[in-house]
Amino acid sequence: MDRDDATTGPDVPPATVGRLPRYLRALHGLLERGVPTTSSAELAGLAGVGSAQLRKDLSFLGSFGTRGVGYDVEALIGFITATLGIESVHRVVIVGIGDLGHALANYTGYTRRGFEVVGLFDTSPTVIGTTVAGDVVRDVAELAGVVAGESVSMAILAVPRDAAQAAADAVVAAGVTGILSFAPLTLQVPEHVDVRGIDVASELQILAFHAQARAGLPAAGTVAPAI
Amino acid sequence: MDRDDATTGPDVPPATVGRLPRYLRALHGLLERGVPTTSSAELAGLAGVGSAQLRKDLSFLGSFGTRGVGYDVEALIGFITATLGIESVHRVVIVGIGDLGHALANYTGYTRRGFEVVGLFDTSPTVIGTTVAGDVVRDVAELAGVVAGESVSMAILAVPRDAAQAAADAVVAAGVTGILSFAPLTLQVPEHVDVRGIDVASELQILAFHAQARAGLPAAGTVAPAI
DNA sequence: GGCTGTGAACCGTTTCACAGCA
DNA sequence: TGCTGTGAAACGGTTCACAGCC
Repeated sequence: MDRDDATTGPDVPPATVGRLPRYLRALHGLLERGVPTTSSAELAGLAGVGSAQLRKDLSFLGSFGTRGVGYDVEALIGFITATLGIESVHRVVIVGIGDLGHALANYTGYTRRGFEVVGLFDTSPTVIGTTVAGDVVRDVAELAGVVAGESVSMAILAVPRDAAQAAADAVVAAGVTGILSFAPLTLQVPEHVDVRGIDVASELQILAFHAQARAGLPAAGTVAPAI
Repeated sequence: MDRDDATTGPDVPPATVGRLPRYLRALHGLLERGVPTTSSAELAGLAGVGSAQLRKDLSFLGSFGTRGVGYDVEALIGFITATLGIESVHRVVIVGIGDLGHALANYTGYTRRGFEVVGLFDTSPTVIGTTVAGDVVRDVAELAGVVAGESVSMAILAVPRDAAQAAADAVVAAGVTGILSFAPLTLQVPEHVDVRGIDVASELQILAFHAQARAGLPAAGTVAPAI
């Protein structure tokens, strides 16, 4: 209610921050379809949350809709974008150019969403020097130079499990402060580094739990329960 | 405290369920290293949570360690595995065999963790019929038969954003009740279907927010936005 | 002595219900 | 009238602190 500076949200709860990207996605969808204005009910429906939750979330960023009308799509996009700190492009490196690294390097959706891949790295001599997605794969030894030279703030780790901690250590040493890891383990990093992990098998395991819960007791994996 | 049936946890809070896979990963790591017994402090450290939280989580599954000693690694693995419902293998299909689908199909960590990929599907004629990871890619039209015939309970969607809702509709119609989607949108599905979404750009945006928060105001990614 | 298991306090998040405003 | 913005209530989750047991 005081530090209402256009670039910084005063203090947004973590749970809210975690939902802002979803709101942004939904808003871009509306923008593409030429919708100029939306309501908390409509946007919440698109984002898969309750409308009260959406309004509460937006209220934390000091947002302003128009009572009786709703939210201006374009203005709200600008506002959330500013809150997330993605008005200017963030430079990202990808470490580990296997199948997954390839897929990530070829993904073109980053730019639209505030990110630019400025380096691909690997440790394998058979991969270093090859061109992937128009970019030459470099040796991890060159990380520090690129991170410093290109003001890289984040790294995506797409390396095998047993190489992940070493890769994390390397990017941290190079000066990266945000890590998105696909390796199935919990990385140990210094206090000031922020890590988020994506683990496909873990997600499937959570789905498995719910499948089992739905089924009551019987073998969840194999036989289709009739409900 | 009553339904202590080896296959079902009485009722585990969602937040706890979300952490069980991490505990399981850490335990498997200990098992590989031949560690027979662990403590809540050690395991919590490996999983990146507090020791009180770990103990509380385990208490929901009616778990039993030994006071003054700790937990038997192998027994605890068995217990969590049973709770998650992954004692028997769950069959999974992958829909969308682009770069990401390739990477997912080639990932070998599933089996160890309770899952088996039994079908790859796509809509593109140039992809259908090709062999990926030793499996022939089939037409999405054949989904229903495979899901029914192989008792498939889950689908991984690795399709482009604009094809994702149609793909979701297809797998739901085929009888799948758990979906893991990589598409950057919120899928609309019937009540009885469970969806989890993974969106790389969203994760990066959350990292961007924290980077900005850490920096106070100045240039987090690249160029300091003045405004 | 040491570590687990857990009630109780604490804290953050969600939901409700309505006041405030175009 | 209709929809936002928000206090207040309800809920769930985390942390604390210690009793219970090996």
